[in-house]
Amino acid sequence: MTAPDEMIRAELARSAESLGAPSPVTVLLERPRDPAFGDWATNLAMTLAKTLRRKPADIAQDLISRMDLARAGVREAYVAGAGFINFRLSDAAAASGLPAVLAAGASYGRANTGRGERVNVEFVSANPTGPLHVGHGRQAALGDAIATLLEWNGWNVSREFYYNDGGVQMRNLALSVQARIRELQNAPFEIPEGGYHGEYIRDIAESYITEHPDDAKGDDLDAVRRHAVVALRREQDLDMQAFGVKFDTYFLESSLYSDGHVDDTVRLLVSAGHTFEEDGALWLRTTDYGDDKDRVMRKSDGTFTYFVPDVAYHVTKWRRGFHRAINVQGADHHGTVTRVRAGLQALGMDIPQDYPEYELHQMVTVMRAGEEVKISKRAGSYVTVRDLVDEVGRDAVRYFFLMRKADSQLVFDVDLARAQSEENPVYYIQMAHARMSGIFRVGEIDPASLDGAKVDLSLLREEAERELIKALLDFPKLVAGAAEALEPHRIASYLLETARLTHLWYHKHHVLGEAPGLRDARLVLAAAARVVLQNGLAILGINAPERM
RNA sequence: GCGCCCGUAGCUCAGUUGGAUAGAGCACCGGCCUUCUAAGCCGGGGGUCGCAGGUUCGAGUCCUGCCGGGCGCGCCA
Repeated sequence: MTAPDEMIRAELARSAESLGAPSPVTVLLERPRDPAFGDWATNLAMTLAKTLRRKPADIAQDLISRMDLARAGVREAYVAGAGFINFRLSDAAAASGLPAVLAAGASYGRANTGRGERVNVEFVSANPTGPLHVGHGRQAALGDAIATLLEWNGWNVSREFYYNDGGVQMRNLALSVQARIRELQNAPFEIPEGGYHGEYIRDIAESYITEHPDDAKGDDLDAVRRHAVVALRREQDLDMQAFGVKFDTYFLESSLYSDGHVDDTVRLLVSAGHTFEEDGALWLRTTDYGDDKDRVMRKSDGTFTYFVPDVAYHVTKWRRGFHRAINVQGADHHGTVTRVRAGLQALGMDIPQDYPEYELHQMVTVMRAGEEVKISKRAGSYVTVRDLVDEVGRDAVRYFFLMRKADSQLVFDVDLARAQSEENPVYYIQMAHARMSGIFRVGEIDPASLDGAKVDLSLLREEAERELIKALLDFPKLVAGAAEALEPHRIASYLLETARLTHLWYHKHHVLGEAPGLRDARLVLAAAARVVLQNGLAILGINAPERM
């Protein structure tokens, strides 16, 4: 059965063409902000006013009179405001989409716009130099939700974690651990300039001594480095595990050197003719591709700047078959966007100009006891992802990070998050789901046994029911829009609103104990609400408990 | 100085890609538990959408210029 909005759209287009509007007519149909304005509204008459050279209100009236309203399930249509047409659906038409919600169940809201094409979503990508902090938490929640959103739209998603384990910071890490080893052995020690002071460095030093009795002073700096990286990667894995995030691929920057990809990339850039030598260094003419200044690739001391492996890395993404790649990063990485893209363009490999896509999120500031906690790995003062999960719970932390758009800065007040855990919005949403589940538990009814097509849904005519139905039926469009814009926060806002409508309906109207016809219709609505809340929470990586 | 992001209720933030009288949560005030979970519901106060222009039937949303905040601008990563 065709959905009412599609029918209205078709009728409007037909009507507009009969009035002399040039074909094809594109009809924008939207939900009015105020439910008093009906179920659907269109501004078509206003957009046609210019070409038809008539007043919007007159066009609107003619559009209505030439429509087959009954065919579209419309009970009432009228002109309002500056020329809007408002449509109110019949009770039967308004609820006609519900059986499909039940039929689709856990896959309601899925679409196939990605047609199974592969997309690489890279996020977190921390240096293995310390535990993951709140900023990484935001990125993990964001990246994972974006990945899931794309999956829901038919993309074949690969979640990737890139370890920057190649630069001088690895040497600083090794030297820092070495210093602590010597401290533990009561030998003279010194934390190097730019070294790491966190408590975890001492833990790593201790485990090194235990596991390397033959090198108790940590003289083998390379062994110390390997040991530290392994330990920190394990810690970071545990952080992500606590957060419920799983990666398909862990890509090591160091492998780009050992596999020769860095050298290959440099060679390709040189032969493509976009490089030059100056002051003993090798430069890439990134200004040819929109950068504000040219960039050094190989320093005069022979080592590479970080941006060369970055380009080499993205070449591997492209070559691994990801013709779409999304990088979720902090806004402080903004400067690299132009450079990486410029590098890829300079290679002349027919990689699109906007490859890879970037989803940059603003910084997270952490407040504790009314004061900002300066995040500094070197000083060792920061809040880790695991601290947060332990204190506030995984679901609440995820929701907290996802409820606002990536573009806005985020103040994470640790005390508030903990104090609010009883009144956190996520519990409100989960509670709505638990209540819907409770109806079936108490009534001893299996929601899967419901066949919406066999129930008279036109009995759902209360205002609270009609509002809830509208929200539930909008879900697929919302998921599609959120995926296209890479904005999971839309799901978060939507869930809060839909939970509100669910609570409101639940409070006002009963299900069990009503006459069989009405009861069955309301059971269908309750089951549909349950499905939508469950699916929305699943996209955000949040549990939907049956009872609380 | 240049580039990117942000500026909406006391606080934290939404605002469906330009629509109608700008919303939610928290906080504050007042009501509601014999009925499927009160982690809930109902009611109330609270706004120069940073400022000034522009685009048009119509601007919180688009353009320009200011003001304020964040981030970046290295032969650091």
